[in-house]
Amino acid sequence: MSRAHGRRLGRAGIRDVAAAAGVSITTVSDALNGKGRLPDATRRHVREVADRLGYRPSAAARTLRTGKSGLIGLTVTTYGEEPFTFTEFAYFAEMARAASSAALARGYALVILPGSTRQSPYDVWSNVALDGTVVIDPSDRDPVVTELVRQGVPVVSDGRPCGDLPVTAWVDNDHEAAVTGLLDHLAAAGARRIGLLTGTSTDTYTRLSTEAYLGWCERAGQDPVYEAYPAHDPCAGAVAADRLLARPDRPDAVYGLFDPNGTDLLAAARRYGLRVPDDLLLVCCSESAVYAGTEPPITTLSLKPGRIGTTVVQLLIDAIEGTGGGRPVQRIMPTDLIVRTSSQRRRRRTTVSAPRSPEQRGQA
Amino acid sequence: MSRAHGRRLGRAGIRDVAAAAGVSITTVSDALNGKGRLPDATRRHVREVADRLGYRPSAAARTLRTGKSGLIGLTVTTYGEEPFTFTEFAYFAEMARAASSAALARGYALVILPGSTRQSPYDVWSNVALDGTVVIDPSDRDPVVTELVRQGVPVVSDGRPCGDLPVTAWVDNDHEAAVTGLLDHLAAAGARRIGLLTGTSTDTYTRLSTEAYLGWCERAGQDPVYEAYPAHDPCAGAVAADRLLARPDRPDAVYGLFDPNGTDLLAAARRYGLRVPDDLLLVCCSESAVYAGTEPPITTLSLKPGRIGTTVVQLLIDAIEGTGGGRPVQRIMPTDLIVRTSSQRRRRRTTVSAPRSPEQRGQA
DNA sequence: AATGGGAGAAGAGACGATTCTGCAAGCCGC
DNA sequence: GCGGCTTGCAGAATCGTCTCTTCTCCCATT
Repeated sequence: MSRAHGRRLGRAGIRDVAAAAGVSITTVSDALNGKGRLPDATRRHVREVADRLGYRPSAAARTLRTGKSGLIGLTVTTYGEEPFTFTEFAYFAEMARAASSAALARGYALVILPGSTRQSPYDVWSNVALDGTVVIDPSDRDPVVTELVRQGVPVVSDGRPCGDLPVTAWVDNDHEAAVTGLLDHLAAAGARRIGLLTGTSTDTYTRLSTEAYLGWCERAGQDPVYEAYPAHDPCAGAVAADRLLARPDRPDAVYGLFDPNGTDLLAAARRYGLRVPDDLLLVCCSESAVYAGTEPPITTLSLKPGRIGTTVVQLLIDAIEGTGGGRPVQRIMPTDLIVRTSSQRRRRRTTVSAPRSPEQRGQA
Repeated sequence: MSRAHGRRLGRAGIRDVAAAAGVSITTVSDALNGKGRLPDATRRHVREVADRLGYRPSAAARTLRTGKSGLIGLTVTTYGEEPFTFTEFAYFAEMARAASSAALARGYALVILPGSTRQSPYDVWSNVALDGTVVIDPSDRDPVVTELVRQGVPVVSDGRPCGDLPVTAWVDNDHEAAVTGLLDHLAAAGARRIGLLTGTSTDTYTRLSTEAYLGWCERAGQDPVYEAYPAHDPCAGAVAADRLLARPDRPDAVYGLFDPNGTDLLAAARRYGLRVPDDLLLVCCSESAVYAGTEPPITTLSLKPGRIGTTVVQLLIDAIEGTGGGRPVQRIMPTDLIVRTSSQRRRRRTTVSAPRSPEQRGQA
């Protein structure tokens, strides 16, 4: 069929706009994209006609021609078939939210893609044109990452990549400083023997945090007291917390590396009749607001996933647009210790029931 | 330049595969896509060569040709410039997680897109080729939805659409049944006057829930006792909770429509010296696990966002692939009342502070 | 022997935009 | 008045894939 202008259903093409405006395709493209040398009158006219016809350029055609899709992949390593891990849900959710915001602000959209499972996710990956990808906690020799880098697609990781994974850039917290600072805080609150609840997996977060703990212990002249458990198992945490408090060399303060450790440890402390913070100081790493409302409120270390997400996306887009300078970049982000009752040695005796104040009545 | 085989940087095209395998482009395409009439030997050979060259078909070209991108948009209405609303974060996160899983399982990927703000998000929308879109709680005459439907893109909404928004299908909870059941539960626990903490906005969730409450009150012969506040304001909830408990006709049970209402009401109750559940029964609608750990644990109504997300995506993909039958579909999903201490009248006497005579007068 | 038909493979457009190149005017200085 | 410059626009190639159509064998049937 050489008669190509069959007035297809609904959607107007650039040809239709050109015909309706009495100009060439080139002129329409230039007018709409602010390129070329055109008088404002022509530009306005073309825009007007395009609006009237409800013209939307085909994203696929544009992507094919320009090689840029405006799409950024977002991947998390998965332990089951679910794309988010149970224990880190709050972290991921906040990180993804911030990343999405940052991407949209610069004209990109985020595509949620499965991590590198051994299943069959390759179709989905090669079915979408990506300008770049964010990977959260890539594993050692992640095949997807390797493949993407080979194709020249920029990859920025949240979390220092293990091994020699050739990512374009990465962002991570200063886990060393975070753990050291937190242990100092506990020591200042009177802790003599600080325990650690850690994980058995080999990701960088677990590894760096544990190493920082061991280093601190050595410097402080304290014997390490820790229990490790498979962090992706939602039940194992409570058991490990119990084990830690059942030890003969029971610690008088504990730091838990994972989000649920706070409640796990609190429950374990209750079982052993330990009062928090009087008999046991508690800190855990968490993004959840739960710990502001527990009894007592628990001090948490926040990794500030929002800031991480924003930074990761900024670096990625810089790399995509060539703004970044081309050299591999790594960015270390600070953490936030939110100090609550559980890590403060008996400040004042808080009365259990709140004092009734009739003055609280604001509304008349 | 007719010399088109410039051995571009890295990426092999279908032409390169054809040349390397000594066959035509057609044969390569057919071999890799399982189409055409080819002997297995040829198919294998082509696949082998393609693998060796690390060939990945161009998603953009395929999309342009076939008209299918394998991409599904996900939109939430925004109140600020953030893509998620504060009060409904947990709901959105879980819904998006489930939707993403369901989409990936059927070979589609989710693209996170901004809701219809008056800002300038049109670029992003028209820069991505979508096979369909999920919208969460679309507003009355959402321009993006209208535009998409006009272009023939299927749109499925989470939440019954207001007005006559022409969505392809929608999924929602049975809010009427949920609220009625919950109020019955409170009444059975001994509540005589049940109050409501609701919102001022006009979305269907707020509207349907409030109407269900009013209807129940009428049937039960109880005067409605409620306070409404702008739900998107994170501070207003606490104030409204306070107002509700300060009323002369103070309710002896309250249902809060929004996630933070539980803690807001709990705090307000403490300020007025009301014990939960002895003096005040509490239920709020929330997806957060916080309420299992509060003192006391609070009964929550879960909207089961995971089920909603899965269903929405299934319906959308059915519509995209023409599996659904073509007629508009609406699906009503059940909710889950998770009963905890806060809505159970004095099971056993917990030894707290002695019961104080409730000053029912309140207002001086 | 001629024909029909099926298997195997190749040719040649689309798909819908971007963009490089080129062409016709108009205007300037000399 | 003429060459060279800018301005305003059009032609046509190209991006990489899918797919409709065609073409050639080759064997079995009539």
